[in-house]
Amino acid sequence: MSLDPKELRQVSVFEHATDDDLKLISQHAIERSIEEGEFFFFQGDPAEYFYVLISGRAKLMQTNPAGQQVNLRTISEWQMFGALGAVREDATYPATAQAMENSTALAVKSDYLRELMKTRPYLSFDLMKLMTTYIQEMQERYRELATEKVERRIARALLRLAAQMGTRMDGGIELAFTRQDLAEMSGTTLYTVSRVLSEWERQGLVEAGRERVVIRNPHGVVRIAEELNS
Amino acid sequence: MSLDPKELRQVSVFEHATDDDLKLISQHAIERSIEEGEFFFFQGDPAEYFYVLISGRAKLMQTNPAGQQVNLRTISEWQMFGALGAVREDATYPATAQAMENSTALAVKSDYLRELMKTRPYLSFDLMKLMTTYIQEMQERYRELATEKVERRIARALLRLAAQMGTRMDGGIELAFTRQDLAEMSGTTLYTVSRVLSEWERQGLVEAGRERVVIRNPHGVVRIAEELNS
DNA sequence: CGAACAATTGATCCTCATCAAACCTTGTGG
DNA sequence: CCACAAGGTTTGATGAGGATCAATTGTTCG
Repeated sequence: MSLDPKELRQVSVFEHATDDDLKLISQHAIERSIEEGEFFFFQGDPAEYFYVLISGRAKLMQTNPAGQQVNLRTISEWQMFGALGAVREDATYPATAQAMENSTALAVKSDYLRELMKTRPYLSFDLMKLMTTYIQEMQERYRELATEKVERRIARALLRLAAQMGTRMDGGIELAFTRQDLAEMSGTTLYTVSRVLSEWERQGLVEAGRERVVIRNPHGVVRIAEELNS
Repeated sequence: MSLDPKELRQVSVFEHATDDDLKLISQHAIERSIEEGEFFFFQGDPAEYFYVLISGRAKLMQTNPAGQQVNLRTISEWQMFGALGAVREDATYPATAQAMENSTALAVKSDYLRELMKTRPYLSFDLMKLMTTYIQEMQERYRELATEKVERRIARALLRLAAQMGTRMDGGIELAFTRQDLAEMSGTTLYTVSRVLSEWERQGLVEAGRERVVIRNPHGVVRIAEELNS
């Protein structure tokens, strides 16, 4: 239908897929469009589908019993999500996926992915590679959270976001996130994020606006993220 | 040599391996014995080998530039470690592996594992399954660290350890860890761990000794770990 | 224009980290 | 076999870093 199967090659896990495989996958997929704030799936739901985001933006988050959230990952176009559950038969999603803008994604039955993997070694292998990057990133963030001060964690979060979804502008890199989002990504509160950004703005490192941060001096932010002193 | 290849089937990733595969692997492996406190590898080293712990106990940890450590995982017998690096060609170890007791491990060239995976789909698949559990656990611990208070994090750490390496005793589950170890596992300091354990001992939940904690009332610890109130 | 939502800022408080000192436990060597 | 050294543990005192609460000020959009 509207989607050319070959587009799927932009998904890192399908990089080595044959055209035929891509066609097969797209034939087994359904499109799901969702509005900002709505959910693709909730933590604990049975993981019947995995998704590929085609347009928009989403986030993966975990909620604790008291309702506090952490943001595990931000998903941009052509990224896969919900694949963890796809690997193990019985599984449920370990996180909740919420759209940050109106988004559409391709949903493919997890069973089908498992089926494919049995005869396509490249698939398991590439998916595994992707998972190693997730593990490494989570390990790093875990260490950060355990050992680094807030200011530095916020700096790191900004830099990660800049690398993944920053849009280059005249005189800076623009990021579209609320203070709350940033707080959930760096393990703090929106108040602290606000204070830190205000201070940085005074120093000319960033420019802060509503649902928007422009990194004016990336080097300066890197310095905060890396500096050896406490 | 001294090791019967079939022993390797205790390694979760080799569960579905044929006897021949196990023999091949063991032929490509060398044994490395290491004393308490010594290292199998350091974060940043080129990941030439992956390991299977045969005896003893080890821990995987990350260190930040200032030298503070976090404990990512405790490795007990027949667990694989250092496999993350094995997946991607060029890779370096993302963590440091240190022996907590005199230990011996089987070391297998990463190249060889990659080679095997090309023709053994079950291998990639099982390794991937294992990785999904790591991701899930790290995600959970990350959320805990971001949202829960110290006391609860320590309770969780104890319960995780009890499940993985606790030895059942008359009237409790024994764990052999220093306060420092527990602190690195729950993202706090040895002082806080000591205080919390002392308090729990007063309440009869645990019995604390030198490099030793006995969980006397597991249910009580679970209550602390789960209780909804802050 | 007004409602809804995001952000800022100040005041306050609480949890833990930090530092210091003393205490235990274990193993070792004289 | 005792004494001592080394390393693990406890406990108190102190303070800093952020969380929390409350009130106000933008900003956006229907």
